Amino acid sequence: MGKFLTSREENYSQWYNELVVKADLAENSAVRGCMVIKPYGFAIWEKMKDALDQMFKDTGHENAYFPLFIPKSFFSKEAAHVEGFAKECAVVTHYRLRNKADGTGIEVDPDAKLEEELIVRPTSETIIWNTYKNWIQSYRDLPILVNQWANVVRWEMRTRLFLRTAEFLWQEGHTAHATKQEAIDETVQMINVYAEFAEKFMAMPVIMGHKTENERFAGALDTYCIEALMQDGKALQSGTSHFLGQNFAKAFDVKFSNKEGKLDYVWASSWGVSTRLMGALVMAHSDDNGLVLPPKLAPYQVVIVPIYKGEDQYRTVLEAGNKIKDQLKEYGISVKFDMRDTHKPGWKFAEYELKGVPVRLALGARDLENGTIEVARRDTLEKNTYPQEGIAKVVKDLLNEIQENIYQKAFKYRAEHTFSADTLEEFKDILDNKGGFVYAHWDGTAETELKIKEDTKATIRCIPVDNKLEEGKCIYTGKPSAQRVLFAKAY
RNA sequence: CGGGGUAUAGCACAGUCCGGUUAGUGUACCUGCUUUGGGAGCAGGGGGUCGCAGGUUCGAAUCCUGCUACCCCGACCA
Repeated sequence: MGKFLTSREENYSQWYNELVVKADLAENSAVRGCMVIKPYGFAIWEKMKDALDQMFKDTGHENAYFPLFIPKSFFSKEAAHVEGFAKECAVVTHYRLRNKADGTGIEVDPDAKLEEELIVRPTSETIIWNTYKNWIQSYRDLPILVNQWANVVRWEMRTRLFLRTAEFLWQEGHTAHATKQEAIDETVQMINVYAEFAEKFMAMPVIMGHKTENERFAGALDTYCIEALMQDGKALQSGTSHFLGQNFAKAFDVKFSNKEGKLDYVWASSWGVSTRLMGALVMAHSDDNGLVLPPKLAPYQVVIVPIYKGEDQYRTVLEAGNKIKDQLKEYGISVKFDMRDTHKPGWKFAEYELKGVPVRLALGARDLENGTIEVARRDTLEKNTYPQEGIAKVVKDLLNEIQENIYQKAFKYRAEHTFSADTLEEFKDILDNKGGFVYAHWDGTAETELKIKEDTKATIRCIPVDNKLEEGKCIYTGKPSAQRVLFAKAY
């Protein structure tokens, strides 16, 4: 086992790249930096999307859709925003092609130049706030609680499947409020939704906190994030929620009459998670045999592999397998019964391990004789034989146990890779030799943060929301500090 | 954008230095038989503008020139 995949120890990065491709999640496309998400990978994304969408709706949000293209001029209206995104924008300049005069192909028709270039959205604040201007006149029009599922484009220099691609899928919530406090509450509520999703569905523990000024979203007054620790000791930012203050309302002149009849600018939040969560999911739990999926997000939770010799056995195993499949379905378990005779059982075992199916049932002549079935769990690779009678209940309980177990495993890993450092030497030693999260004192200046990054490649992932105050000295400058912040090398 | 590298079958690669039969190996694919409780075995078979364009030569995957694409390191990366 494992010989089909580079091991994590051998080369973590290569392990990840191979796993994503071999487990049929995604592959590189003919377009630089853009991936094809394959059916199996997309099925996982759909599960994530469905769960998140329900959580958004449960917190009062509605879905809508805004254009892919944004007029260039919109971007310049919010100074920090344009500064943050300008270097990675794809731009549409023409609207027509024509045949080349020499007949060797087609070319952009120079006569079809757009009056104003269009930016392929890297995020939609500008087009949405330009729209909200028309939607909002009175406090009675507020709040607006809108989410959109969309694709965005950021022209990244170096890309990796799911973790950083030039085009990616995400959701972006954009809300408008009458008061500052309401917008802040919304921002906090949504980062909590993300944290709950990460922990309950992805089985991935996260640390919630504020970004420092350096790492903040371009145009935000405060950015909340959730940070997860991957198995190579690097942090992955998995979701962000921004309190935008009145910045975009001012940039797009979105005012409303409050109850006192006075005009005021609208308060805003925006929040998003992307297909990067797929990368997080892969790296959080998987092992050298392949993916390990949490039952709540697995495209199918159970696979039944038949084992048979000859036509007679084929028929009896098929019949028995279908009965078990039906039992499982009654318990709300998603099942795939793989009756293909084009692959052997051993091949299928390896295949479904690679694809991370949480539970595998093997059913053969031996089992039919004894009224039993073999149950293998992906997370621990343990195999046990149970009576067919009542198997659905056993599997249901096992799925819950697996969901819990992989969370605990990830939690334990994080606990074992979270450290405190009091000096720069100690700090570097941890990063170089152990990896993981490091809590350390910092003097609170952007300058020091940048110097630490230059020196150690570690960045401040966040200032945790539940942080205890503690007197100390900055590990870099020795200046006084009131609390430790969370450092790590990051993706 | 700087430094380095690569381009040969679906995929992974050898062959290139030192030009010379019909461009090869693994894997995948197709057919047949035997197999089926952890990625089966044997036999047979199909698949190539050797990245593109030009040049040198009796002869180019191989040498020369130009171009293009991709990869790695750095820079960049809410």
